[in-house]
Amino acid sequence: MPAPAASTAALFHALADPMRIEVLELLANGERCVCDLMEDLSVAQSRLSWHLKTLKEAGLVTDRREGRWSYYTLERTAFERAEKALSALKPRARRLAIRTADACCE
Amino acid sequence: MPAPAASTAALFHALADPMRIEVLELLANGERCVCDLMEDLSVAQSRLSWHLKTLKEAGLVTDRREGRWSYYTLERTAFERAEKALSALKPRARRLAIRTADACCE
DNA sequence: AGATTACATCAATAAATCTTGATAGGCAAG
DNA sequence: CTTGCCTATCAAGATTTATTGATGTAATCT
Repeated sequence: MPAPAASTAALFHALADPMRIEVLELLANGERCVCDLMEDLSVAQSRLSWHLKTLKEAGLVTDRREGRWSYYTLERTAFERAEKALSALKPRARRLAIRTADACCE
Repeated sequence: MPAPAASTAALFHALADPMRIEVLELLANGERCVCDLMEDLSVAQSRLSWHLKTLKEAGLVTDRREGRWSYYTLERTAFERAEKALSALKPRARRLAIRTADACCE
C-alpha cells in the first residue's frame, strides 16, 4: 500500500522551492558547511537557515555540528522514499474512461 | 545539465498537496471524469477543479472534453521529468566536508 | 426555448509559507 | 573572561496558496 497522501505531499513540499533545490544540488556533491552554502548561493543567513530547517524536517538532509560549523548532508533514504512515491503514481494502466459515479451518470 | 531550479521546484510544488496526491493515485489506474473524482474524494467541486488546474499547469495531467464531461489523464512525461530531477539530486559523491568559503574559514 | 447537468472561473477570505532584520547561543581564539 | 564568528531562532510583514460560495458557460434533455 502507498504512503499516506499527507506524508508524500510533505516530502514533495520540501522539494517545492527553488532555493531548496539549489541547496540540494550543492549537497549532491557531498557534505557542505552552512558558510559555504551561503557563499555559493549569495543568500542571507537566516533565509538559508530556514530552508535548511525545512529540508531537515522533511528528512532530506541531516546536520552535524563540528566546532562552530554546521555541516549538512543529503539523506539517501528520503530520496528513495520520494522515488517510490513517484513510481507509485506513474500511469500504469488502461486508458479507458469509465464513469462509475451514479450521481452524474444515470 | 540539470533543469533550472525554478522549474524543478514548480513541478514538485504540484505534488506538494495531499489532495493532489490522492487525485493522482486515482488517475494512476486510468482516465477518470471529474464527477467520479468528486465522488471518490468527497470534495467540493470548485476545490477539485482548482487542484486539477494546478496539476494541469504543471503538466502532470491532461484533460479532454467529451460532451458535458471532462476526463483527466496522467501525463507520463511529467513523471519522467520528476524522476530525472530526483536522481540528479540523489547523493552521488564523497562524504568529505571541505570548506571552501574564505569569508569564514581564514 | 427552458431546465438541468457538468464543469470552470471568479471574488473574498483564510491559511500557510517565505523573507527580512534583530536577537540569542555555542564555541573558539585572544 | 571577553570578543568575534557561525549558526539558529524569533517576530513582523509580505507573498503565495488554498478554500468557500457564487456566478458563468457549454452541452444535453425535455
